[in-house]
Amino acid sequence: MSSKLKESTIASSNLKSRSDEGIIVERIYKAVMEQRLAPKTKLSEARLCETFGVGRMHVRRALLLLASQGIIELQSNRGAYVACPDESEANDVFAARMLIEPPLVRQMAQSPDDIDLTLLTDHIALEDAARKMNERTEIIRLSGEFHTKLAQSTGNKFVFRMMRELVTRTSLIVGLFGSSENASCPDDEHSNILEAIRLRNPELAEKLLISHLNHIQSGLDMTSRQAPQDDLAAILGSE
Amino acid sequence: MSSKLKESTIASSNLKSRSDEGIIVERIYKAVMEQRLAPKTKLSEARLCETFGVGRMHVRRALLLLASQGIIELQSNRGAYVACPDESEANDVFAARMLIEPPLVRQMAQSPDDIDLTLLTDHIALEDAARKMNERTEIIRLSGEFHTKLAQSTGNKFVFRMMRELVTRTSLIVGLFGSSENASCPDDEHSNILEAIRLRNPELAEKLLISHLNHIQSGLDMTSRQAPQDDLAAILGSE
DNA sequence: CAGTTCACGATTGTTAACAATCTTTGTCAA
DNA sequence: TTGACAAAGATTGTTAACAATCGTGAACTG
Repeated sequence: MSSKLKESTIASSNLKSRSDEGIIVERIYKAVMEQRLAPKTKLSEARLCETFGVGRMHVRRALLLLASQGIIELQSNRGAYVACPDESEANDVFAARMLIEPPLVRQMAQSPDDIDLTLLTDHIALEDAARKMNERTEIIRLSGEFHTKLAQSTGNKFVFRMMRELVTRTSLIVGLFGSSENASCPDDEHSNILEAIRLRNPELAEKLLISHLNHIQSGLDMTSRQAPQDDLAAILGSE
Repeated sequence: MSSKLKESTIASSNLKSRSDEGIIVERIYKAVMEQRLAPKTKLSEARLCETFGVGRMHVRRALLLLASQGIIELQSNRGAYVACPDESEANDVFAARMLIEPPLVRQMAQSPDDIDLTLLTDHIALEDAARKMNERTEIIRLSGEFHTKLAQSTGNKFVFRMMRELVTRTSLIVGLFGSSENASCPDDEHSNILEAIRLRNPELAEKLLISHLNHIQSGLDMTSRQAPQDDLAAILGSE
């Protein structure tokens, strides 16, 4: 791996803040990560235009980008809807994560000096803080972002992007099929993994991560569902 | 892993043939995979409009999609250019492939029955045929696509997309830094890997793949470069 | 002759009006 | 009441004109 990754814009991947589009993409991405935007929710162009105060062109470009990342789905002549993964897709997401993340943490634990560990320690501090304050949406988002930052800390742009896509999709899946308790990762598993990396123990790090992923997946109930919402302005509005 | 992946549209990823955009994206993607479109080549909107006989809107949407896949780069007010990876990006690409592909083939070799091996055997036949006919561009493209199909045969959409992005980028890198001999993968390494999978020999499959990737990477010369071209119509025109 | 400035042409970015499609609602008949 | 049909309204898709920006080359100045 090589150069440290720019911290700044987590959401808009490679296209930096292409001003308008970038803001819209980032906001919607964040809302999905925090499970405030439920799957199947309709994102109408007009609504987004007034919410963000931009022209229809920017909204449409943003929607195209979100669709290319699999965060929303574009239906011809029918509009854009938040993606709604089914059981088969959920299995694929976890299978893909099982393929990538174990070798990733194993490698990180083999040479933790090449890696920006402060990113991760800082992050765990944020997670703890959010847990203490009981900030639900914050906890959910940070819980997912830990895994993203795991990849980001390697400084490899491609690994980062892959993980980000998988984590985002996981967030949708947990929102759909997860019971309310396990919406976030359990308290200490993240810090245990980080500790194993810091101690240069690849086998332990890998084992902890695998059981962590299994833990998340086994907490899903593939029968339950949840309704879409439509008060976009309230959800995407401030901050 | 689970459901077999739709074979059809390799290029346009998840958005199915969104008619116009899809065709443009696919053509340019293919031209890049065959190293007919050199890095830094400018893709002007007007030129693409007349080449494909579509309106500017479709061209712009296609360019946005290609940029989101990292195949081209959009410069504000200056147009679209075929991506030009540097040495650091090249290292990242190979590092990412080293992370993903070994576990992938290892897993495939562990349970080759879950997998669509005909896709791969057919592909190797195509490669052999192209080699016998000495069709340069065809050989180059198929050489890369073998790795894409490796991922595709698992039926996992996400693994497929990740590999496709990495392979595309690899094609750009080999076009930039590779000597003309090693533009394609050596003749039999692909079929050896497939054979190891078929024989349920995970260690061998993984070892062969690792040395295959090393072989590709070590054939690069990070000093040489190559000039952009500008006869788009000729390159993207027919078929 | 070298370097700078300015104006023109070419290219990209944006907007708004128009066209096509879908959804809803209201009416009518069985 | 239920179902089918049709018209109106709302939403998305497309186009073409306009605005803004950039690159180029000619003219000018030192």
